[in-house]
Amino acid sequence: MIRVFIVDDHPVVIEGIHALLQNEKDIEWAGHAMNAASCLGFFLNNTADVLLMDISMPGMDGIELCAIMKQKYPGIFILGLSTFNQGLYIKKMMENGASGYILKNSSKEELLKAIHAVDKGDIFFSGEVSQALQEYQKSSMIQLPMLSPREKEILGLIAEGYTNPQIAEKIFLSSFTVDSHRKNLLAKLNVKNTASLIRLAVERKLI
Amino acid sequence: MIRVFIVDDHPVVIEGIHALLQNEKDIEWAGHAMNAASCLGFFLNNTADVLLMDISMPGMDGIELCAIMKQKYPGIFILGLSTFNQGLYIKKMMENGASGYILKNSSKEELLKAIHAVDKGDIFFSGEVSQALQEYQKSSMIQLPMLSPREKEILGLIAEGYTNPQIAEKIFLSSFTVDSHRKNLLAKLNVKNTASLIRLAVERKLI
DNA sequence: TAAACCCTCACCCGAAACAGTGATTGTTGC
DNA sequence: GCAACAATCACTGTTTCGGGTGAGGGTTTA
Repeated sequence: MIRVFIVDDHPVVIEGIHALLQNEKDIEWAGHAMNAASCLGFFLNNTADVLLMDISMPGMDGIELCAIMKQKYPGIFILGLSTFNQGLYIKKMMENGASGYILKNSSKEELLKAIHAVDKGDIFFSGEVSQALQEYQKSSMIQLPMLSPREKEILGLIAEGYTNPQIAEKIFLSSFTVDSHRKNLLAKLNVKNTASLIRLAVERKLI
Repeated sequence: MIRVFIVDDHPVVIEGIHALLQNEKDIEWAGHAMNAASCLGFFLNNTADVLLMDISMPGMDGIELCAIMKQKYPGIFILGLSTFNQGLYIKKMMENGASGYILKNSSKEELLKAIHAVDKGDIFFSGEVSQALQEYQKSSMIQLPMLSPREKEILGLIAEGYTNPQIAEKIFLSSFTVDSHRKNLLAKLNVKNTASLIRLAVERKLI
């Protein structure tokens, strides 16, 4: 018996999902909440196996609630729920411990498949969602100017917090040379200071 | 009929998987390769639906091969394959476009479940792997000192490349004040310059 | 043999960052 | 009411960064 709880601020969605699951013999309706606070309240005295969670809610959003719930109750598996099929949201939910993600207009079969997979501790995304996720990965990896090996090396050292003179000493170069590479990095990546440089480098996984 | 191809440098693994899949009626053995190069060679004149890929291989590793294959043949779904159950590897494979990840000592049932899910375009991890992934997420999120709202705001602006005077003008503060906050950020997060600060902030998702 | 890079080094200079110190105001919580 | 802290502002240094400019030697490629 899988106890399913749902958090969503749209009554229609709650009712809809409830109706879909009503006749499932191995699924028990644990209840629902319409915001983060009352969800947290429910779990003070109750529990569930699978938590369907809307991503966008008034007050605290699903992303944040997901992190809190997972931290408090690691044994509860969370299934993200959204009308939007946006890679960024999916990724953030996963980073906060969700076990899957489905669209609100999913078919009953997809919903059940996801609930069962998640309840077993598996991680599951339907093809539709997985496509969005992979497209997001791809889009966030658009072409960057090529960096020479030396530049990559120095970029790494900058990111580790070394100053030009320190880098120079470390790899036996003149501090002027290191400075040249540094300026080339700024120019090539089209950023204007160290902060933007490092942010870009980390986000685009250059280091 | 799902055509399955495998890349792994261990003959034992290839044979083992081959044996497991031999009697499956809906699975066709497309072939195998023992390194990245011959895998790429195979797909010049052939194709497959699902590609089982070892993560650690001599020469080019699975992580890199995964990215190349996905870029050349986006329609082929890749299932990571490893003896190690390490979150970092799993995450990297996913970032490079894999659709799932299983352990080499998985049961036949798990293997088949994964292949079928992946072939449909779904993303799937078994419970065992998913646990490793979630523990990895958690471990990379250890306690950080609390930042005040103002500090977070200024941290964000620094990451966007604004200088102290620019930030001061933007949020109507003295440039001295911004500088104070900046110094507090360095002290609280125990880093010594902007580069380390931004790196930490991006990696730990403070911004 | 050019052109196009990469890597190296050099100098000037203004702007920004970083270190240290100290101060006032206001809020929160015990 | 006092301690703790967030938020604000101020001044003085020293160090680092970043813009500009240029130069010489190396390799690869057209």
